[in-house]
Amino acid sequence: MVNENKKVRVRFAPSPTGGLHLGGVRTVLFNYLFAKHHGGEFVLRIEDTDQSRFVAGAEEYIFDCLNWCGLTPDESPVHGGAYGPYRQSERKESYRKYAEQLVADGSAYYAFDTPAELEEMRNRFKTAESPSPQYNYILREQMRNSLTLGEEEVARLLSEDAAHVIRIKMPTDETIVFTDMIRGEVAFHSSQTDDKVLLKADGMPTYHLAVVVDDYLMKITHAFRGEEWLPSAPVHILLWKYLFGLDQMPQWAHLPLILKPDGNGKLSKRDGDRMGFPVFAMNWTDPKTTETTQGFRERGFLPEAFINMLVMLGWNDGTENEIFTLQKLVDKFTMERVHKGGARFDYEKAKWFNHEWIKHLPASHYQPRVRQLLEAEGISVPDDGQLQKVLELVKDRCTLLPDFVQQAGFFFKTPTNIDTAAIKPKWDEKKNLFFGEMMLAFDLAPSWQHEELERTFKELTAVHEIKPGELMLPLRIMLVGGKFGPGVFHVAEVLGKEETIKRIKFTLQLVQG
RNA sequence: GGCCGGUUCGUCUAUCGGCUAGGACAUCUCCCUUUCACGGAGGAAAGACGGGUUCGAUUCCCGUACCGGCUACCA
Repeated sequence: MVNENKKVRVRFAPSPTGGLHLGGVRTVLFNYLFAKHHGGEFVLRIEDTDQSRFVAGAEEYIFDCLNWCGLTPDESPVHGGAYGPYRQSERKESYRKYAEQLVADGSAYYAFDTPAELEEMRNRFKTAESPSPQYNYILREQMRNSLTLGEEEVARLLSEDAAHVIRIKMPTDETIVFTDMIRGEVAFHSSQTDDKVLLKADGMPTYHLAVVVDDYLMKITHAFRGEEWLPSAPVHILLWKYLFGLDQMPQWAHLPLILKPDGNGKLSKRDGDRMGFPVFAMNWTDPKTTETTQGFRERGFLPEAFINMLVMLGWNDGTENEIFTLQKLVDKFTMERVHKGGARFDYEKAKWFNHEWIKHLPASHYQPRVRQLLEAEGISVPDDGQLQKVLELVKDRCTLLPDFVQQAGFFFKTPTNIDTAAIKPKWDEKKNLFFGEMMLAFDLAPSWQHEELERTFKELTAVHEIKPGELMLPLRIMLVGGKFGPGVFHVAEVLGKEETIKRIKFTLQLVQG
Protein backbone atom coordinates (compact mmCIF):
# COMPACT_ATOMS: atom_id res chain seq x y z
CA MET A 1 0.00 0.00 0.00
CA VAL A 2 2.80 2.38 0.77
CA ASN A 3 5.29 3.18 -1.93
CA GLU A 4 8.68 3.14 -0.25
CA ASN A 5 10.17 5.68 -2.59
CA LYS A 6 7.64 8.38 -1.97
CA LYS A 7 7.25 10.26 1.23
CA VAL A 8 3.74 9.79 2.56
CA ARG A 9 1.71 12.98 2.38
CA VAL A 10 -1.93 13.19 3.40
CA ARG A 11 -4.33 16.06 3.69
CA PHE A 12 -7.48 17.01 5.52
CA ALA A 13 -9.48 19.47 3.50
CA PRO A 14 -12.43 20.89 5.38
CA SER A 15 -14.61 23.66 4.14
CA PRO A 16 -14.86 26.34 6.80
CA THR A 17 -18.61 26.57 7.05
CA GLY A 18 -19.33 25.85 10.70
CA GLY A 19 -18.56 23.62 13.65
CA LEU A 20 -16.14 20.74 13.26
CA HIS A 21 -18.09 17.53 13.38
CA LEU A 22 -17.08 14.28 15.08
CA GLY A 23 -16.70 12.60 11.71
CA GLY A 24 -14.41 15.37 10.54
CA VAL A 25 -12.16 14.94 13.53
CA ARG A 26 -12.04 11.21 12.95
CA THR A 27 -11.03 11.80 9.34
CA VAL A 28 -8.25 14.07 10.60
CA LEU A 29 -7.23 11.41 13.08
CA PHE A 30 -6.99 8.64 10.51
CA ASN A 31 -5.05 10.95 8.20
CA TYR A 32 -2.72 11.95 10.98
CA LEU A 33 -2.17 8.45 12.31
CA PHE A 34 -1.50 7.04 8.88
CA ALA A 35 0.94 9.80 8.01
CA LYS A 36 2.82 9.65 11.29
CA HIS A 37 2.89 5.86 11.27
CA HIS A 38 4.71 6.05 7.97
CA GLY A 39 6.87 8.99 8.93
CA GLY A 40 4.95 11.21 6.55
CA GLU A 41 3.40 14.65 6.51
CA PHE A 42 -0.05 15.86 7.36
CA VAL A 43 -1.34 18.83 5.39
CA LEU A 44 -4.34 20.96 6.20
CA ARG A 45 -5.92 22.60 3.20
CA ILE A 46 -8.89 24.90 3.40
CA GLU A 47 -11.56 24.17 0.79
CA ASP A 48 -13.18 27.56 0.60
CA THR A 49 -14.20 27.58 -3.04
CA ASP A 50 -17.83 28.25 -2.25
CA GLN A 51 -17.85 31.93 -1.50
CA SER A 52 -21.55 31.90 -0.72
CA ARG A 53 -20.91 29.66 2.23
CA PHE A 54 -18.15 31.69 3.84
CA VAL A 55 -18.52 31.80 7.61
CA ALA A 56 -16.41 34.19 9.64
CA GLY A 57 -14.24 32.54 12.23
CA ALA A 58 -14.79 29.01 10.99
CA GLU A 59 -11.24 28.57 9.79
CA GLU A 60 -9.67 29.72 13.01
CA TYR A 61 -12.08 27.46 14.86
CA ILE A 62 -10.83 24.44 12.89
CA PHE A 63 -7.29 25.19 13.95
CA ASP A 64 -8.36 25.53 17.56
CA CYS A 65 -10.05 22.14 17.41
CA LEU A 66 -7.04 20.41 15.90
CA ASN A 67 -4.84 22.08 18.40
CA TRP A 68 -6.98 20.88 21.26
CA CYS A 69 -6.89 17.34 19.92
CA GLY A 70 -3.14 17.47 19.53
CA LEU A 71 -3.36 16.79 15.79
CA THR A 72 -1.11 19.51 14.51
CA PRO A 73 -0.66 19.85 10.76
CA ASP A 74 2.82 19.98 9.29
CA GLU A 75 1.63 22.35 6.60
CA SER A 76 -1.37 24.68 6.55
CA PRO A 77 -2.36 28.30 6.02
CA VAL A 78 -0.91 29.09 9.45
CA HIS A 79 1.92 26.58 9.61
CA GLY A 80 3.22 27.40 6.16
CA GLY A 81 4.96 24.90 3.91
CA ALA A 82 6.45 24.47 0.47
CA TYR A 83 3.18 23.83 -1.34
CA GLY A 84 1.13 26.87 -0.45
CA PRO A 85 -1.04 28.72 -0.51
CA TYR A 86 -3.14 26.29 1.48
CA ARG A 87 -6.40 28.13 1.01
CA GLN A 88 -8.09 27.26 -2.26
CA SER A 89 -9.58 30.69 -2.64
CA GLU A 90 -5.99 31.95 -2.85
CA ARG A 91 -5.20 29.40 -5.53
CA LYS A 92 -8.09 30.47 -7.72
CA GLU A 93 -5.95 31.42 -10.71
CA SER A 94 -4.29 28.02 -10.91
CA TYR A 95 -7.40 26.03 -11.69
CA ARG A 96 -8.66 27.61 -14.88
CA LYS A 97 -5.78 26.43 -17.02
CA TYR A 98 -6.41 22.80 -16.11
CA ALA A 99 -10.06 23.17 -16.96
CA GLU A 100 -9.18 24.84 -20.26
CA GLN A 101 -6.69 22.08 -20.99
CA LEU A 102 -9.48 19.56 -20.59
CA VAL A 103 -11.70 21.54 -22.96
CA ALA A 104 -8.86 21.71 -25.47
CA ASP A 105 -8.34 17.98 -25.50
CA GLY A 106 -12.04 17.21 -25.64
CA SER A 107 -12.50 15.89 -22.11
CA ALA A 108 -14.56 18.85 -21.00
CA TYR A 109 -16.73 21.56 -22.51
CA TYR A 110 -18.20 24.99 -21.92
CA ALA A 111 -21.80 25.11 -20.76
CA PHE A 112 -23.83 28.30 -20.92
CA ASP A 113 -27.04 27.09 -19.30
CA THR A 114 -28.38 29.43 -16.66
CA PRO A 115 -29.50 28.14 -13.28
CA ALA A 116 -33.07 28.74 -14.41
CA GLU A 117 -32.55 26.70 -17.56
CA LEU A 118 -31.05 23.91 -15.52
CA GLU A 119 -34.00 23.89 -13.21
CA GLU A 120 -36.37 23.93 -16.12
CA MET A 121 -34.58 20.95 -17.62
CA ARG A 122 -34.77 18.99 -14.39
CA ASN A 123 -38.46 19.68 -14.03
CA ARG A 124 -39.12 18.75 -17.61
CA PHE A 125 -37.41 15.38 -17.43
CA LYS A 126 -38.33 14.46 -13.93
CA THR A 127 -40.41 11.30 -13.76
CA ALA A 128 -41.34 8.78 -11.11
CA GLU A 129 -38.61 6.41 -12.27
CA SER A 130 -36.07 9.16 -12.70
CA PRO A 131 -36.61 11.72 -9.93
CA SER A 132 -33.32 13.48 -10.52
CA PRO A 133 -32.43 13.83 -14.20
CA GLN A 134 -28.73 14.23 -14.81
CA TYR A 135 -26.83 16.54 -17.09
CA ASN A 136 -25.28 13.51 -18.74
CA TYR A 137 -24.15 12.10 -22.09
CA ILE A 138 -27.73 12.09 -23.34
CA LEU A 139 -29.12 15.33 -21.99
CA ARG A 140 -26.07 17.41 -22.81
CA GLU A 141 -27.15 17.12 -26.45
CA GLN A 142 -30.18 19.22 -25.62
CA MET A 143 -28.46 21.87 -23.58
CA ARG A 144 -26.62 25.07 -24.43
CA ASN A 145 -22.98 24.11 -24.47
CA SER A 146 -19.95 24.04 -26.72
CA LEU A 147 -20.95 20.57 -27.89
CA THR A 148 -24.27 21.74 -29.32
CA LEU A 149 -23.81 25.42 -30.12
CA GLY A 150 -21.31 25.44 -32.95
CA GLU A 151 -17.86 26.94 -32.94
CA GLU A 152 -18.81 30.47 -33.98
CA GLU A 153 -21.56 30.86 -31.44
CA VAL A 154 -19.30 29.55 -28.69
CA ALA A 155 -16.53 31.92 -29.69
CA ARG A 156 -18.99 34.81 -29.71
CA LEU A 157 -20.39 33.96 -26.27
CA LEU A 158 -16.92 33.60 -24.88
CA SER A 159 -15.78 36.90 -26.32
CA GLU A 160 -18.85 38.55 -24.81
CA ASP A 161 -17.94 37.13 -21.42
CA ALA A 162 -21.18 35.21 -21.27
CA ALA A 163 -21.55 33.40 -17.97
CA HIS A 164 -20.46 29.82 -18.37
CA VAL A 165 -19.12 26.84 -16.52
CA ILE A 166 -16.81 24.07 -17.63
CA ARG A 167 -18.18 20.57 -17.33
CA ILE A 168 -16.39 17.26 -17.59
CA LYS A 169 -17.50 15.21 -20.58
CA MET A 170 -18.14 11.80 -19.07
CA PRO A 171 -17.43 8.97 -21.51
CA THR A 172 -20.49 7.19 -22.85
CA ASP A 173 -19.41 3.66 -22.21
CA GLU A 174 -16.44 3.07 -20.04
CA THR A 175 -15.90 1.12 -16.85
CA ILE A 176 -13.93 3.05 -14.28
CA VAL A 177 -12.20 0.90 -11.71
CA PHE A 178 -10.00 1.79 -8.81
CA THR A 179 -8.74 0.10 -5.68
CA ASP A 180 -9.88 1.62 -2.45
CA MET A 181 -7.60 0.96 0.52
CA ILE A 182 -10.58 -0.01 2.63
CA ARG A 183 -13.04 -1.49 0.17
CA GLY A 184 -10.84 -3.08 -2.43
CA GLU A 185 -11.77 -2.86 -6.07
CA VAL A 186 -14.72 -0.60 -6.82
CA ALA A 187 -16.17 -0.21 -10.30
CA PHE A 188 -18.44 2.40 -11.86
CA HIS A 189 -19.91 2.78 -15.26
CA SER A 190 -19.19 6.16 -16.81
CA SER A 191 -22.73 6.55 -18.15
CA GLN A 192 -24.07 6.64 -14.60
CA THR A 193 -22.26 9.79 -13.60
CA ASP A 194 -23.31 13.21 -14.83
CA ASP A 195 -21.15 15.85 -16.42
CA LYS A 196 -20.04 17.48 -13.21
CA VAL A 197 -19.22 21.16 -13.20
CA LEU A 198 -15.47 21.60 -12.87
CA LEU A 199 -15.17 25.36 -13.02
CA LYS A 200 -17.99 27.54 -11.79
CA ALA A 201 -19.27 30.71 -13.43
CA ASP A 202 -17.43 32.79 -10.84
CA GLY A 203 -14.16 31.24 -11.91
CA MET A 204 -13.79 29.15 -8.80
CA PRO A 205 -13.25 25.44 -9.20
CA THR A 206 -15.69 22.99 -7.72
CA TYR A 207 -14.46 20.45 -5.25
CA HIS A 208 -14.03 17.94 -8.08
CA LEU A 209 -11.43 19.95 -9.94
CA ALA A 210 -9.80 21.48 -6.90
CA VAL A 211 -9.25 18.23 -5.06
CA VAL A 212 -7.49 16.68 -8.03
CA VAL A 213 -5.38 19.68 -8.93
CA ASP A 214 -4.35 20.42 -5.37
CA ASP A 215 -3.67 16.83 -4.43
CA TYR A 216 -1.38 16.72 -7.44
CA LEU A 217 0.32 20.03 -6.77
CA MET A 218 0.71 19.23 -3.09
CA LYS A 219 2.10 15.79 -3.87
CA ILE A 220 -0.54 13.98 -1.84
CA THR A 221 0.09 10.23 -1.80
CA HIS A 222 -2.95 8.99 0.11
CA ALA A 223 -6.36 10.59 0.04
CA PHE A 224 -8.79 9.80 2.85
CA ARG A 225 -12.34 11.09 2.95
CA GLY A 226 -15.80 10.06 4.08
CA GLU A 227 -17.76 7.39 2.32
CA GLU A 228 -20.21 9.97 1.03
CA TRP A 229 -17.57 10.81 -1.58
CA LEU A 230 -17.48 7.37 -3.12
CA PRO A 231 -20.06 8.13 -5.84
CA SER A 232 -18.00 11.01 -7.19
CA ALA A 233 -14.78 9.02 -7.21
CA PRO A 234 -15.12 8.16 -10.93
CA VAL A 235 -15.03 11.87 -11.77
CA HIS A 236 -11.82 12.26 -9.80
CA ILE A 237 -10.27 9.14 -11.29
CA LEU A 238 -11.00 10.42 -14.79
CA LEU A 239 -9.58 13.83 -13.99
CA TRP A 240 -6.40 12.23 -12.75
CA LYS A 241 -6.21 10.16 -15.90
CA TYR A 242 -6.74 13.17 -18.18
CA LEU A 243 -4.61 15.68 -16.30
CA PHE A 244 -1.71 13.99 -14.54
CA GLY A 245 -1.80 10.28 -15.27
CA LEU A 246 -3.16 7.46 -13.15
CA ASP A 247 0.32 6.50 -12.00
CA GLN A 248 0.48 9.83 -10.16
CA MET A 249 -2.86 9.40 -8.44
CA PRO A 250 -2.94 9.02 -4.67
CA GLN A 251 -4.37 5.90 -3.10
CA TRP A 252 -7.95 6.48 -2.10
CA ALA A 253 -9.55 5.42 1.14
CA HIS A 254 -13.23 6.06 1.75
CA LEU A 255 -13.86 5.98 5.47
CA PRO A 256 -17.08 4.54 6.92
CA LEU A 257 -19.59 7.02 8.28
CA ILE A 258 -20.47 7.74 11.89
CA LEU A 259 -24.17 7.04 12.26
CA LYS A 260 -26.98 8.27 14.46
CA PRO A 261 -27.33 6.35 17.75
CA ASP A 262 -30.95 5.54 17.08
CA GLY A 263 -31.53 4.39 13.59
CA ASN A 264 -31.04 5.84 10.21
CA GLY A 265 -28.57 8.16 8.70
CA LYS A 266 -25.29 9.80 9.38
CA LEU A 267 -24.84 11.63 12.62
CA SER A 268 -25.73 15.30 12.48
CA LYS A 269 -25.63 18.26 14.83
CA ARG A 270 -29.40 17.94 15.09
CA ASP A 271 -29.06 14.49 16.64
CA GLY A 272 -26.86 15.88 19.36
CA ASP A 273 -29.35 18.64 20.11
CA ARG A 274 -32.16 16.14 20.08
CA MET A 275 -30.53 13.54 22.33
CA GLY A 276 -28.44 15.79 24.53
CA PHE A 277 -24.86 15.13 23.54
CA PRO A 278 -22.21 17.12 21.69
CA VAL A 279 -21.38 16.53 18.05
CA PHE A 280 -18.80 19.26 17.50
CA ALA A 281 -15.30 19.04 18.93
CA MET A 282 -15.55 22.42 20.62
CA ASN A 283 -18.16 25.07 21.23
CA TRP A 284 -19.27 26.66 18.01
CA THR A 285 -21.07 29.96 17.88
CA ASP A 286 -22.83 30.70 14.65
CA PRO A 287 -21.90 34.30 13.85
CA LYS A 288 -25.25 34.95 12.16
CA THR A 289 -27.64 33.56 14.73
CA THR A 290 -25.17 33.93 17.65
CA GLU A 291 -26.42 30.54 18.71
CA THR A 292 -23.83 28.39 20.49
CA THR A 293 -23.61 24.65 20.11
CA GLN A 294 -21.76 22.88 22.87
CA GLY A 295 -18.67 20.88 22.00
CA PHE A 296 -16.99 17.88 23.57
CA ARG A 297 -14.34 20.07 25.14
CA GLU A 298 -16.80 22.29 26.94
CA ARG A 299 -18.89 19.31 27.94
CA GLY A 300 -15.88 18.22 29.95
CA PHE A 301 -14.07 15.75 27.73
CA LEU A 302 -10.34 15.27 27.78
CA PRO A 303 -8.77 15.41 24.32
CA GLU A 304 -7.07 12.08 25.01
CA ALA A 305 -10.45 10.47 25.60
CA PHE A 306 -12.05 12.21 22.66
CA ILE A 307 -9.61 10.90 20.08
CA ASN A 308 -9.44 7.52 21.78
CA MET A 309 -13.19 7.22 21.53
CA LEU A 310 -13.17 8.36 17.91
CA VAL A 311 -10.48 6.00 16.72
CA MET A 312 -12.35 3.04 18.14
CA LEU A 313 -15.29 3.92 15.92
CA GLY A 314 -14.02 2.01 12.94
CA TRP A 315 -10.64 0.72 13.94
CA ASN A 316 -9.08 -1.61 16.48
CA ASP A 317 -5.66 -3.13 16.92
CA GLY A 318 -6.89 -6.72 16.97
CA THR A 319 -6.39 -7.13 20.69
CA GLU A 320 -8.86 -6.46 23.46
CA ASN A 321 -7.16 -3.18 24.24
CA GLU A 322 -9.38 -0.14 24.02
CA ILE A 323 -7.36 2.56 25.72
CA PHE A 324 -4.63 4.10 23.62
CA THR A 325 -2.49 7.20 23.79
CA LEU A 326 -1.96 9.17 20.59
CA GLN A 327 1.60 7.88 20.41
CA LYS A 328 0.43 4.30 20.81
CA LEU A 329 -2.08 4.85 18.05
CA VAL A 330 0.62 6.19 15.76
CA ASP A 331 2.63 3.03 16.40
CA LYS A 332 -0.23 0.63 15.87
CA PHE A 333 -2.42 2.23 13.24
CA THR A 334 -2.82 0.43 9.93
CA MET A 335 -5.42 0.84 7.23
CA GLU A 336 -5.83 -2.92 7.04
CA ARG A 337 -7.73 -2.81 10.30
CA VAL A 338 -10.12 -0.02 9.37
CA HIS A 339 -13.69 -1.24 8.98
CA LYS A 340 -15.95 -0.99 6.00
CA GLY A 341 -19.21 -0.55 7.83
CA GLY A 342 -20.49 2.61 9.47
CA ALA A 343 -20.53 2.83 13.26
CA ARG A 344 -23.37 4.09 15.41
CA PHE A 345 -22.27 6.74 17.84
CA ASP A 346 -22.80 5.71 21.46
CA TYR A 347 -22.58 8.59 23.90
CA GLU A 348 -22.54 6.27 26.92
CA LYS A 349 -19.41 4.61 25.63
CA ALA A 350 -17.90 8.00 24.85
CA LYS A 351 -18.39 8.96 28.49
CA TRP A 352 -16.82 5.71 29.58
CA PHE A 353 -13.67 6.59 27.66
CA ASN A 354 -13.51 9.94 29.39
CA HIS A 355 -13.98 8.33 32.78
CA GLU A 356 -11.14 5.94 32.05
CA TRP A 357 -8.87 8.79 31.05
CA ILE A 358 -9.72 10.86 34.10
CA LYS A 359 -8.82 7.87 36.26
CA HIS A 360 -5.63 6.98 34.41
CA LEU A 361 -4.14 10.42 33.98
CA PRO A 362 -2.48 12.16 36.92
CA ALA A 363 -4.80 14.87 38.19
CA SER A 364 -2.17 17.48 37.43
CA HIS A 365 -3.01 16.93 33.79
CA TYR A 366 -6.47 18.46 34.02
CA GLN A 367 -6.08 20.43 37.20
CA PRO A 368 -6.10 23.85 35.49
CA ARG A 369 -9.37 23.09 33.74
CA VAL A 370 -10.96 21.88 36.96
CA ARG A 371 -9.78 25.00 38.75
CA GLN A 372 -11.50 27.10 36.11
CA LEU A 373 -14.68 25.10 36.52
CA LEU A 374 -14.61 25.55 40.28
CA GLU A 375 -13.88 29.24 40.05
CA ALA A 376 -16.72 29.67 37.59
CA GLU A 377 -18.97 28.34 40.35
CA GLY A 378 -17.55 30.84 42.80
CA ILE A 379 -15.31 28.34 44.54
CA SER A 380 -11.84 29.75 44.95
CA VAL A 381 -8.92 27.42 45.34
CA PRO A 382 -5.91 29.06 46.92
CA ASP A 383 -3.54 26.10 47.04
CA ASP A 384 -2.48 24.02 44.03
CA GLY A 385 -1.08 21.24 46.18
CA GLN A 386 -4.32 20.94 48.06
CA LEU A 387 -6.32 20.89 44.83
CA GLN A 388 -4.08 18.19 43.46
CA LYS A 389 -4.61 16.05 46.53
CA VAL A 390 -8.37 16.48 46.39
CA LEU A 391 -8.58 15.67 42.69
CA GLU A 392 -6.65 12.45 43.19
CA LEU A 393 -8.99 11.58 46.01
CA VAL A 394 -12.19 12.06 44.03
CA LYS A 395 -11.31 11.37 40.40
CA ASP A 396 -12.70 7.84 40.41
CA ARG A 397 -16.11 9.40 40.83
CA CYS A 398 -15.89 11.81 37.90
CA THR A 399 -16.94 10.96 34.37
CA LEU A 400 -16.89 14.45 32.91
CA LEU A 401 -14.78 17.35 34.15
CA PRO A 402 -17.74 19.34 35.52
CA ASP A 403 -18.42 16.40 37.88
CA PHE A 404 -15.47 17.69 39.87
CA VAL A 405 -17.51 20.69 40.91
CA GLN A 406 -19.72 18.52 43.04
CA GLN A 407 -17.07 15.98 43.99
CA ALA A 408 -14.34 18.43 44.91
CA GLY A 409 -16.11 21.72 45.53
CA PHE A 410 -17.09 21.04 49.15
CA PHE A 411 -13.45 20.71 50.12
CA PHE A 412 -12.91 24.36 49.32
CA LYS A 413 -16.23 25.88 50.14
CA THR A 414 -18.20 25.08 53.24
CA PRO A 415 -21.46 23.55 52.04
CA THR A 416 -24.43 25.77 52.61
CA ASN A 417 -27.02 23.44 51.22
CA ILE A 418 -26.90 20.65 53.75
CA ASP A 419 -29.08 17.61 53.31
CA THR A 420 -30.38 17.60 56.88
CA ALA A 421 -33.50 15.80 55.71
CA ALA A 422 -31.35 12.68 55.44
CA ILE A 423 -30.55 12.67 59.15
CA LYS A 424 -33.25 14.63 60.92
CA PRO A 425 -35.86 11.86 61.12
CA LYS A 426 -33.53 9.61 63.11
CA TRP A 427 -31.95 12.35 65.11
CA ASP A 428 -32.05 12.14 68.90
CA GLU A 429 -30.39 13.49 72.00
CA LYS A 430 -27.94 10.58 72.15
CA LYS A 431 -26.48 11.60 68.84
CA ASN A 432 -26.34 15.18 69.96
CA LEU A 433 -24.31 14.17 72.91
CA PHE A 434 -22.09 11.94 70.84
CA PHE A 435 -21.10 14.62 68.38
CA GLY A 436 -20.54 17.08 71.15
CA GLU A 437 -17.98 14.75 72.67
CA MET A 438 -16.57 13.79 69.34
CA MET A 439 -15.61 17.39 68.66
CA LEU A 440 -13.68 17.39 71.91
CA ALA A 441 -12.04 14.07 71.12
CA PHE A 442 -11.07 15.26 67.66
CA ASP A 443 -9.70 18.42 69.07
CA LEU A 444 -7.42 16.40 71.32
CA ALA A 445 -6.45 13.85 68.69
CA PRO A 446 -2.69 13.33 68.69
CA SER A 447 -2.54 13.36 64.92
CA TRP A 448 -4.91 14.36 62.14
CA GLN A 449 -4.75 11.25 59.99
CA HIS A 450 -7.79 9.42 58.73
CA GLU A 451 -6.78 6.17 60.51
CA GLU A 452 -6.42 8.03 63.77
CA LEU A 453 -9.71 9.86 63.32
CA GLU A 454 -11.56 6.67 62.51
CA ARG A 455 -10.12 4.98 65.60
CA THR A 456 -11.13 7.86 67.81
CA PHE A 457 -14.60 7.85 66.30
CA LYS A 458 -15.04 4.08 66.76
CA GLU A 459 -13.88 4.16 70.36
CA LEU A 460 -16.35 6.85 71.13
CA THR A 461 -19.24 4.99 69.50
CA ALA A 462 -18.40 2.05 71.75
CA VAL A 463 -18.49 4.24 74.81
CA HIS A 464 -21.84 5.67 73.79
CA GLU A 465 -23.14 2.27 72.76
CA ILE A 466 -24.30 3.51 69.38
CA LYS A 467 -23.67 1.51 66.21
CA PRO A 468 -21.09 3.32 64.06
CA GLY A 469 -23.39 2.89 61.09
CA GLU A 470 -25.90 5.23 62.63
CA LEU A 471 -23.36 7.97 62.95
CA MET A 472 -21.38 7.65 59.74
CA LEU A 473 -24.07 9.17 57.58
CA PRO A 474 -24.70 12.13 59.90
CA LEU A 475 -20.98 12.80 60.00
CA ARG A 476 -20.81 12.64 56.23
CA ILE A 477 -23.70 15.05 55.85
CA MET A 478 -21.96 17.43 58.24
CA LEU A 479 -18.69 17.43 56.36
CA VAL A 480 -19.82 16.93 52.77
CA GLY A 481 -23.35 18.27 52.74
CA GLY A 482 -24.79 15.23 50.97
CA LYS A 483 -24.63 11.51 50.43
CA PHE A 484 -21.59 11.34 48.23
CA GLY A 485 -17.84 11.70 48.25
CA PRO A 486 -14.81 9.75 49.42
CA GLY A 487 -14.46 8.00 52.76
CA VAL A 488 -15.63 10.38 55.43
CA PHE A 489 -12.40 10.24 57.46
CA HIS A 490 -10.37 10.94 54.37
CA VAL A 491 -12.54 13.99 53.88
CA ALA A 492 -11.93 15.07 57.47
CA GLU A 493 -8.21 14.59 57.05
CA VAL A 494 -8.09 16.85 54.02
CA LEU A 495 -10.42 19.41 55.58
CA GLY A 496 -8.21 19.75 58.64
CA LYS A 497 -9.15 20.01 62.27
CA GLU A 498 -10.49 23.50 62.38
CA GLU A 499 -12.76 23.21 59.35
CA THR A 500 -14.00 19.75 60.35
CA ILE A 501 -15.05 20.89 63.78
CA LYS A 502 -16.55 24.03 62.37
CA ARG A 503 -18.75 22.03 59.97
CA ILE A 504 -19.87 19.61 62.67
CA LYS A 505 -20.83 22.47 64.89
CA PHE A 506 -22.70 24.22 62.11
CA THR A 507 -24.82 21.22 61.15
CA LEU A 508 -25.49 20.40 64.78
CA GLN A 509 -27.12 23.78 65.12
CA LEU A 510 -29.17 23.22 62.00
CA VAL A 511 -30.43 19.87 63.18
CA GLN A 512 -31.28 21.09 66.63
CA GLY A 513 -33.04 24.14 65.32
C1' G B 1 -36.08 5.46 -9.41
C1' G B 2 -30.72 4.72 -10.68
C1' C B 3 -25.69 3.92 -9.10
C1' C B 4 -22.35 2.66 -5.19
C1' G B 5 -21.37 0.82 -0.33
C1' G B 6 -22.52 -1.99 4.04
C1' U B 7 -24.69 -6.26 7.19
C1' U B 8 -21.60 -10.76 14.21
C1' C B 9 -25.07 -9.56 21.15
C1' G B 10 -29.27 -3.16 22.20
C1' U B 11 -24.22 -0.46 20.85
C1' C B 12 -18.67 -0.64 19.44
C1' U B 13 -16.20 -4.87 17.94
C1' A B 14 -12.72 -10.01 17.77
C1' U B 15 -12.84 -14.06 14.33
C1' C B 16 -8.60 -13.59 8.10
C1' G B 17 -12.54 -22.22 6.77
C1' G B 18 -12.46 -25.85 12.48
C1' C B 19 -16.65 -21.87 17.30
C1' U B 20 -18.27 -24.50 23.46
C1' A B 21 -18.65 -17.37 18.49
C1' G B 22 -14.30 -13.77 22.60
C1' G B 23 -13.99 -8.63 24.74
C1' A B 24 -15.91 -3.65 25.91
C1' C B 25 -20.22 -0.13 26.84
C1' A B 26 -25.12 -0.41 28.55
C1' U B 27 -28.31 -3.75 31.48
C1' C B 28 -29.28 -7.48 35.58
C1' U B 29 -27.42 -10.37 40.11
C1' C B 30 -23.88 -10.85 43.88
C1' C B 31 -19.26 -9.39 46.68
C1' C B 32 -16.38 -5.18 48.55
C1' U B 33 -17.76 -0.36 50.57
C1' U B 34 -21.90 1.68 57.37
C1' U B 35 -22.49 7.36 51.39
C1' C B 36 -21.58 7.72 46.13
C1' A B 37 -18.12 5.66 43.24
C1' C B 38 -13.80 2.48 42.02
C1' G B 39 -12.84 -2.58 42.03
C1' G B 40 -14.07 -7.97 41.82
C1' A B 41 -17.36 -12.29 40.46
C1' G B 42 -21.33 -13.90 37.58
C1' G B 43 -25.96 -13.72 34.23
C1' A B 44 -28.80 -12.55 29.98
C1' A B 45 -27.62 -11.09 24.95
C1' A B 46 -25.32 -11.96 18.10
C1' G B 47 -23.50 -14.43 12.81
C1' A B 48 -30.31 -10.84 8.12
C1' C B 49 -32.40 -14.79 4.80
C1' G B 50 -31.96 -18.51 0.79
C1' G B 51 -28.84 -21.10 -2.30
C1' G B 52 -24.17 -22.94 -3.60
C1' U B 53 -18.39 -24.30 -2.90
C1' U B 54 -16.22 -27.48 0.96
C1' C B 55 -15.07 -33.06 5.09
C1' G B 56 -16.50 -28.46 7.49
C1' A B 57 -18.96 -22.21 6.71
C1' U B 58 -19.86 -16.28 10.67
C1' U B 59 -15.65 -16.56 7.44
C1' C B 60 -15.47 -17.83 0.10
C1' C B 61 -19.26 -17.18 -4.27
C1' C B 62 -24.32 -15.93 -6.02
C1' G B 63 -29.17 -14.14 -5.16
C1' U B 64 -32.82 -11.78 -1.86
C1' A B 65 -33.91 -8.61 2.16
C1' C B 66 -32.74 -4.67 5.06
C1' C B 67 -29.73 -0.32 6.27
C1' G B 68 -26.80 3.64 4.48
C1' G B 69 -24.45 7.10 0.91
C1' C B 70 -24.82 9.81 -3.63
C1' U B 71 -27.81 11.66 -7.48
C1' A B 72 -26.23 20.94 -6.96
C1' C B 73 -22.37 26.21 -10.55
C1' C B 74 -22.20 22.45 -1.62
C1' A B 75 -18.37 20.27 0.21
